[in-house]
Amino acid sequence: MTATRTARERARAELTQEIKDEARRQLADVGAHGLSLRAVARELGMVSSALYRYFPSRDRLLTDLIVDAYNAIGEAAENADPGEGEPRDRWLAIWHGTRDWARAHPHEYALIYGSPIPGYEAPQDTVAPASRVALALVKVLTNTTVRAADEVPPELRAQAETLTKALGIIAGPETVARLLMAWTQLFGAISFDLFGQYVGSVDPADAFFAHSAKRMAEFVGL
Amino acid sequence: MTATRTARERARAELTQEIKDEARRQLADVGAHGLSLRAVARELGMVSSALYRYFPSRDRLLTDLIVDAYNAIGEAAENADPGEGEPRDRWLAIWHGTRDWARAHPHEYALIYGSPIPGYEAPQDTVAPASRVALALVKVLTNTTVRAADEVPPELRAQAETLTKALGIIAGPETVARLLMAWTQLFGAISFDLFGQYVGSVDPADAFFAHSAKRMAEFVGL
DNA sequence: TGTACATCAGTGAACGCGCGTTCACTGATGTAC
DNA sequence: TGTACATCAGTGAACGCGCGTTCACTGATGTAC
Repeated sequence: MTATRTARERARAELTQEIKDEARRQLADVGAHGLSLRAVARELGMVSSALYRYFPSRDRLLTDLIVDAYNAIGEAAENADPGEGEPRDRWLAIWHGTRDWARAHPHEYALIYGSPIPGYEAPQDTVAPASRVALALVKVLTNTTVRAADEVPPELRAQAETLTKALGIIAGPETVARLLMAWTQLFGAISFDLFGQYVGSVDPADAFFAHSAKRMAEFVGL
Repeated sequence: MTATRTARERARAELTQEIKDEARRQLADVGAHGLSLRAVARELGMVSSALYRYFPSRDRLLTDLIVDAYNAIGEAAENADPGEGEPRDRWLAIWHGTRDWARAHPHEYALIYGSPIPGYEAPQDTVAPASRVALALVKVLTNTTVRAADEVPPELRAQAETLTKALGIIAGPETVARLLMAWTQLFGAISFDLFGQYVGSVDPADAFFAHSAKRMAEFVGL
């Protein structure tokens, strides 16, 4: 009973996974907008209507892929962090771990950090997974020197304070601002690399990225 | 003769422009991948095949829109630069001018700085227009203190030297690296703002962006 | 353990739609003598 | 200046295609007694 029920559920879970895997594979060819349920079904040897047993709509499949991608890159960042040792080394490890995942999964990366898909409205489910990389960086900075906050304009200071309260961490506004800049730099560099903007300047971008990671470590006080 | 020929040519130029304008308008609704010649023609009260008098294919229309967008944001950056006065003020003006254009034209921005369009191969025509914003920033930095180059790894140093030679400017590798980081930061911040990644932290991002512009000015030595 | 019933997975046809591109054509605009 | 011809803009029908989603259905898998 329990055993057999588990068997059916397992079959269901496996096919759900296979559908997502095939959809991910097709993202590479056609992008998020071009992702087609019929094509996915065709490739899996099913009839297109059968997919509706697993996903109520194309948008729901897309949402799942997006959440999966955020979790995957977040996990890559977390796993890259040794969790102990010099904060600066942990910082660098997270930067490289994040970039490595992105380079290994460029189309999933584009799905979450590229242009928003028109007509697609991101549901609330994506918010938490989307912040995992940032939180991994925050974790390393805990107990870092709090900078003087003199030069931070009031609006930004207010936003920084709201943020530190929400995260339950102690950090001055300038530290928060610099962390957000570093976070922006990390994904800006990955995007420029993956989307071809460094062609003609620092392509391949490995050395430049490694250098940026170090400079931004110093920038946030590590 | 010359007058009448010019009249026909003017009509042609005007309609070409109207087609591009309508296409731009539709980018907002459907994105680059969803852009449809038929829909554009329909909106202009033409039959779809008539567009082929103006653009040999959908891809060619897209390419023109991309080139136009690069030129528009480049021009915005150049026009924001007062061209004289304190380099730091010029730098800040260019940053804000670039962001202002992007916020005014979010879908054109996404067209050029979002995820690459699958199946679309950017032709050579886009390379020069794509570098205008970066060049505007470079111009401000000319005659800035050259930093010690000790810590720049050899691959990056080589790339930096190739770049300075190609541009005909004098700048040490660390300066070049920092400039590329600032360039990355500028577009990283604009993209994160426009694509919704700052929701939950620094949204609206105006104060944060202004602060980043200043910090990056210092970072490159201004 | 065996049987009657309920649940679920997958089928196949259909609805209604939109797309890029080609092609033979009509009629207007421009050119050459 | 007036006429014959060439060029160009725009039409409308067609080709061949793919899409998301619904629906009535068959057959297999699981459940309750």
